[in-house]
Amino acid sequence: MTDFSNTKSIYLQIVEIVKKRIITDKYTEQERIPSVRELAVELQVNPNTCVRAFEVLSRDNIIINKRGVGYFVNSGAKLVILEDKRKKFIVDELPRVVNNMKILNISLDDFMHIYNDSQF
Amino acid sequence: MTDFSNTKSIYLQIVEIVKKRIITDKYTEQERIPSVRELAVELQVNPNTCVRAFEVLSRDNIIINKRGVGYFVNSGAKLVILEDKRKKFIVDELPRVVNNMKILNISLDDFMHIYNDSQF
Amino acid sequence: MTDFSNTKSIYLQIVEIVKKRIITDKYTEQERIPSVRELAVELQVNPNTCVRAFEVLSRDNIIINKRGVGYFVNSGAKLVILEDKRKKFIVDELPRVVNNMKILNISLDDFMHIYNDSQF
Amino acid sequence: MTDFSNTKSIYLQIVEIVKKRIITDKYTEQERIPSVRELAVELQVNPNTCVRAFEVLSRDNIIINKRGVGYFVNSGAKLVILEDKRKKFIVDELPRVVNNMKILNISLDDFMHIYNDSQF
DNA sequence: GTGGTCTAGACCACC
DNA sequence: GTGGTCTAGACCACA
Repeated sequence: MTDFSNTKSIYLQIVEIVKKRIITDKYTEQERIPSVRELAVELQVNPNTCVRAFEVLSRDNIIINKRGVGYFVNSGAKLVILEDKRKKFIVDELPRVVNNMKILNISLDDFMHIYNDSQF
Repeated sequence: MTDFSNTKSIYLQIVEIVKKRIITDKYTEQERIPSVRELAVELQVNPNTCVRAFEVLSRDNIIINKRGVGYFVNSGAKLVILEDKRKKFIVDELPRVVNNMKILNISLDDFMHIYNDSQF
Repeated sequence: MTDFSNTKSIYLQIVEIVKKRIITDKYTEQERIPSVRELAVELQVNPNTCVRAFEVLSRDNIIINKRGVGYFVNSGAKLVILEDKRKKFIVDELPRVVNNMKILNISLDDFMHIYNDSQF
Repeated sequence: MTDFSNTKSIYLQIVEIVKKRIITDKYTEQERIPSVRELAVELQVNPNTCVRAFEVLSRDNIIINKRGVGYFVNSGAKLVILEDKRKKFIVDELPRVVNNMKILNISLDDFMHIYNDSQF
C-alpha cells in the first residue's frame, strides 16, 4: 500500500489512503477510524508518520478528534473530499493534460480510445 | 526561469529547461550547448548544479560530452525526448486522468469544453 | 580502503567497496547499510561523496532507499553484482586478453604457468 | 578512431594509435610520420593534443624529432613497443585476469572456448 | 536520526 | 577555456 521508494512522502500517501477509504465507504461517516497505532501496524510505518497524516486530515476537517476516544470521520467528509478532488482536477490537472495532448500531438481519437478502453 | 520556491529540485528543473530548448530548436542537434559555467550564470545557480543536470542528460543520451570542449546535443535527441514524453503521457498519465474523470463524474462534454478553450 | 592517489574517483571506489561488502556478505540482503554519515566517517571522506556513491548504487538497483530510515541492500543484489561482473568480464575483457596473447606471442603454456601460480 | 566520449584521454588514445601503426608497419622505422597538423586533421582533434601525444612517444624513445623536419620512427621502436606491451601484459594484466576467473567461477574450459573461437 | 539539495570554493586533467 | 571531483558547511523535508 505504502511505497517507501516513492518520491511522494509517506505521510501524504497515508492521507490519500484514508481519503480513499472514506470515499469507498470503508470508513463511514461518524464512525471511528483505526487509531494511530493500529494504522501504523497495518501500514508498517512509524506511528509518528500516521500522526502527521491525521494532523493534515484533521486540519482539512476530514476527520475530527474526540479526546481520549479516537478519530472519527466528519459528517460530510465524503462529499468534501470528492468536491475538492473534482475542483483540483478541473482547475489544475485537466488544462495541463489538454495542453500536453496538443504539444505531444495526441488526438481526440487517441483519447477516446483510452477513455472507452478504461474499465471503471 | 528556474523557480527556487518550487518543490522540484533545481537541477531537475534545469534538465527540463535544456530538454525544452532542444525541442524548440534553441539548441539544435550536433551543436554545442553552453558550458556549465555559462548556463550557471544565465540561470543564476551554482555551476555544480548545472553539472548535476548535465549528468542526468548525459546518462539519458540527450547530450554527449566532448572532452575538454563541452557538451553537444546528441543526434536524435529531439525525437527521443518527444517520444519519451509521449509514451509517459499515454501510459502513465492518460489512464489515470480518464479514471479520475469517471470517479469524479466529469463528463466528456466537460472535457471538450476545456479542450476547446485551451489555446495552444 | 579508499585510495586518494588512485586515478579512479573516490565515489566510484566507494561503489566498489559497497559491492564487495555485499558479495562477501558483510552487508546482507534486505538489511540496512550504514548511513552516509557513518560510512563517511569510516572511509574518511566527505558525506557528500558517499551520497554520490549511493546514488549510483541506487540507480543500479543494488540498494534501495527507505525514506527517512536509510538504505537497504536490495534482494537479489548479490547475484546481480556477480552476474554483471561475470558478463562484463567474459564479453569485454577475455576477448581482449586472448587477442593480446596472440598478438604478443604469449603461449597457452605461459598462461597456464600464471594460472597455476596464482593463489586464490 | 578517436573516441571523444571515452574515459581515456584523447592524447593517450593517439599514443596508442601511433604505436599500433608502428607495429602494423603503417609507419616504418626510420621513416617520417605525419606532422602534428596532418595527424590533427586526420583524427579531427586539436593540434595541441597531438603535440602532447608526440611528447609522450618522444619521451619513450618511440619517435625522435629532427628539428625543422619532423618526427621519425626510432630504429628498434617496433620491438620496444612489443616487448613493453608483452611485459606489462604478463606482469600487470594476466595475474588480474586469472584472479578474476577464479573469483567469478570461470573455468579453463570457458577460457579455451573463447581462445579457440577468437580469430587472430 | 535519515537522505536530498545547494552553495562556495578549490584543485585537477584535459583540449 | 572545458568538465570532473571533492570538501565544508548549510538548510530542508521527512520518519
